[in-house]
Amino acid sequence: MRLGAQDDKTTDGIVATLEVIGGKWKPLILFILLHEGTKRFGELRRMLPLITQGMLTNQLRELERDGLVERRVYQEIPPKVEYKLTAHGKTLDPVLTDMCSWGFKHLDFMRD
Amino acid sequence: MRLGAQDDKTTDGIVATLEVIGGKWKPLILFILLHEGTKRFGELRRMLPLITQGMLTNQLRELERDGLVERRVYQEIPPKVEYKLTAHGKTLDPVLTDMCSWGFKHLDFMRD
DNA sequence: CGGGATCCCTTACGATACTG
DNA sequence: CAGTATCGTAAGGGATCCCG
Repeated sequence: MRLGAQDDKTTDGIVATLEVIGGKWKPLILFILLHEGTKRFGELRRMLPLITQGMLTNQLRELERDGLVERRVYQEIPPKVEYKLTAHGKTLDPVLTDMCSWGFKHLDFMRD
Repeated sequence: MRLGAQDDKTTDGIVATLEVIGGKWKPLILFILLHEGTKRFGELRRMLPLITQGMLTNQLRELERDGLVERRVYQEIPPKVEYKLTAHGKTLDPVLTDMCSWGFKHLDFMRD
């Protein structure tokens, strides 16, 4: 993304982070995998009743492409696919936790 | 935003944070105001050569609505308007810093 | 100088149907 | 079971012109 400021460098990191976790369902998916470990596709789907299959696949693919999620396919009939965070994915924990707590403070702030 | 998981509560904070700083130019604007203090509209515009006036106004209005930025109008001819972070806006500092450093680690990670 | 109003385009998001 | 393919919609972002 071209931002055009003299010292893009400062915010390039934030932009990169946003591009990775900015998707509508991504924080939720990451949180689930972070706290519940390995999950099958169908399990994730059941935990996210409002997501469509297409979107779940899409978001998981992007998270995989970005190296945060590992996809493991078992060659069986019926198919079985498991998802879990990579080591790199787990390093997001403090960031997510920070954003989470600030967000709650913000919600409180806006209520007044 | 309705997400539909059983325990939305956990990620509501992150979603709230994303809604506040998720705009394309917002992290950049926040960073500038955070590190350079008060800025006039025209100054911000010059520091962001690629943004249009419309978008700058739009993003600043949303940041103001969300209580992060204070807008101060001087009743003069020609008009003069200054923007700066509110006390609440400044509390974003650690979050932005965290996201920034993780983003850089991520960029390094993806390079290999 | 610092906007507002309008129109347009791309992208993210989503519903539905079908498949190895 | 875990997807793909296709199509449609809504929102974010942007260009341009006008105004107090």
